[in-house]
Amino acid sequence: MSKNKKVSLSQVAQAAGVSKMTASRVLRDEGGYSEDTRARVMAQVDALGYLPNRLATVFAGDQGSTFIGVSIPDLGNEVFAQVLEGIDRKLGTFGYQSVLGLTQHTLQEEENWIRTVLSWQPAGLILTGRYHSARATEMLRNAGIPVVEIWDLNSSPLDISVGINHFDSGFDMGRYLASLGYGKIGYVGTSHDTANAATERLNGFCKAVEGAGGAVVKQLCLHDTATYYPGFYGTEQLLAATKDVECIYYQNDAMAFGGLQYCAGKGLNVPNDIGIAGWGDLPIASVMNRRLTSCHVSHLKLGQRAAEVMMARLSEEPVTNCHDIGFRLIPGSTVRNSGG
Amino acid sequence: MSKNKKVSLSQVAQAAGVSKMTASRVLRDEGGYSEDTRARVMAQVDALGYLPNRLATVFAGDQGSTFIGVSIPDLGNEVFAQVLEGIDRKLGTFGYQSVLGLTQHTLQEEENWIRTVLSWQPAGLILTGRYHSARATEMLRNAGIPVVEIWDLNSSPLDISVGINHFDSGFDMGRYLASLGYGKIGYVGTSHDTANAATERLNGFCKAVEGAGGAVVKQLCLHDTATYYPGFYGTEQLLAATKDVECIYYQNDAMAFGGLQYCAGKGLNVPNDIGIAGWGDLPIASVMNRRLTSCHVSHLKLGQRAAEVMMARLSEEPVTNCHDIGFRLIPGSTVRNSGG
DNA sequence: TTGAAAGCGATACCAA
DNA sequence: TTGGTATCGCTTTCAA
Repeated sequence: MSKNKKVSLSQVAQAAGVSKMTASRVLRDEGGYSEDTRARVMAQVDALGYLPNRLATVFAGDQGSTFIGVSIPDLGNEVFAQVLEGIDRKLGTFGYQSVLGLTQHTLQEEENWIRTVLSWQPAGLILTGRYHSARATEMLRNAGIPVVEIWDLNSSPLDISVGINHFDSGFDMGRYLASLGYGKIGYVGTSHDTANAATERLNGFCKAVEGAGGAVVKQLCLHDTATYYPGFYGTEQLLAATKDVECIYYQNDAMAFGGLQYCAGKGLNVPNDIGIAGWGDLPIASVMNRRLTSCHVSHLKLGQRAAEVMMARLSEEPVTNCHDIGFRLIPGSTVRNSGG
Repeated sequence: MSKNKKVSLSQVAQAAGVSKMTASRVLRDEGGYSEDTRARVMAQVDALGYLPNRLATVFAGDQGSTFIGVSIPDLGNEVFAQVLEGIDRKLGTFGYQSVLGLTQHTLQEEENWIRTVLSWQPAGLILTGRYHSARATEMLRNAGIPVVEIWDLNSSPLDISVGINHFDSGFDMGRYLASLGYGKIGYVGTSHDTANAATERLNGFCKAVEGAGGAVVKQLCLHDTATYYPGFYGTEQLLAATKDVECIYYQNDAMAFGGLQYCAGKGLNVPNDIGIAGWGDLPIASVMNRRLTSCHVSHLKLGQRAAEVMMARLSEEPVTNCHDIGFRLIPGSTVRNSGG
């Protein structure tokens, strides 16, 4: 037993003294064979350490693979790590596997990855973001498999969309901050080569602020990942460039926390000297000494929902094509609490 | 063009007026065909939107797949998200893809995942941890593919090991804290159903502390993920149960940060009233107002190295079987700075 | 420079 | 309750 060479179904069948069709039936629990036959086959499966070759199964015919291609921009941003965790755990409960692609926020990387992953005949694809290159879009259309676009809610998705309306979530925060009397507001985030959800939030935010007569006086988009330290030095840069900012909106809570730490180090009182608002309600918020003004989104749930919708689609259940996960503004106490 | 049905190589060949062998040669850049032929084939590839079926390629013959199975305990722990990022990015540069498995720290989950992923004929496997079920170990041995065990350095790995010596890293911290005069020390971490790296660190830590005449008076292992909030409430529990702890060692920096926040909320001065030490030198440490006593490990590099070693092994370059990534104690300022 | 045939491991279909 | 045969898409091998 346990040879170095791979054991095939024919070998099991031969050892058990049956045809490979019979062995195949036993392994698939198809029924239509004697108990004695079943026992003989299974005994050889154990003895030889047989592992099926699913490549051959998928290749042979009707059954699809259990691969789901999952593209994620990067894992340094905790938000996406949570989304991926939600996706993979849920897929796992259905016996499916994620084939990962870290696209680094670029459409070209995504396109390359899509081309490769499609060649593995995945059962479906889950893609972060609604923007894809023209070639990618064409490949996706031709692939004939379910595609779930997550993160940005897309009212006319390629196939199915699961996410939230980032524009609205930014708008709500802008309106809230304006309602507190903030007039000159700054933004600190990161930039990428393509339109993305953070940009949508910023757009919504600006619209609300400007609609209320305020102004987003400075927008800082760093070439970095959206985490603690860029929030810290971004705040430094922003305050150096613009003296009279009353409040700063950050791309996410990690960056906002970096900003809070910068302010604390400089003796700036939050919220008296400056207001701080983040996004995402990340785990770190749970241990801060005061509630961070933010926007709650259940990233794990978003991932799970995406996986569930994919599974429903694959089992040909009817599935609506737009799934709004929702968000909730968290007033918090890192901004002042009434118009001033 | 762009039918719903998949386009095969034969169809491309037929459309181009050549045999499928010729088309195959063109697509693989094998040479041995006229420029005219090449042009005709490529024109049809474009026109029909042909995408190769890599399943068939792998299935057909000698070439292995470009899948690498990657098992990771969970992504809620930032440490593992970084490791995965390092692995997947590096694999990507070689044209390989990660097939993810989140094993939730259980050997049974890992075994199930290994069985499934092996049926997809991966080129190799990267597994977190050195402990596997007996069946898993047998399958791994029989698979005849490279297996890289990461995280714990394993002096007698199944195949190749990339990681650090967690026992030593805990030992160093224990010795350091003892050298500062700490005698009664607590520990806050999480527990799982199997021996793991955090346990190794704790073992090394205890040995050093006890060897120096001190004592780890309380070890708290929570059933939770190793992140901020468990660090916070774990600290509360630990201090409630044990009055005279002088210093607390945490499973990682995220938990340590939760502990710091708890202390701050209770008016406990760090390090005067209590010392705090973490592990991992996570990104959050970069924006804290003082240096967290910790242990630096380059998680991203660990992942990258694992992927590099895998690639080297697959290209049959000689590869040593033990790769120590190393660690570095960070004295920090969340413990007192001299014997007392 | 090109093509025809065999075969990879499994399943579907039909026959016994 | 069983087994033979064709087949999936591609590459290898050998022949032209």
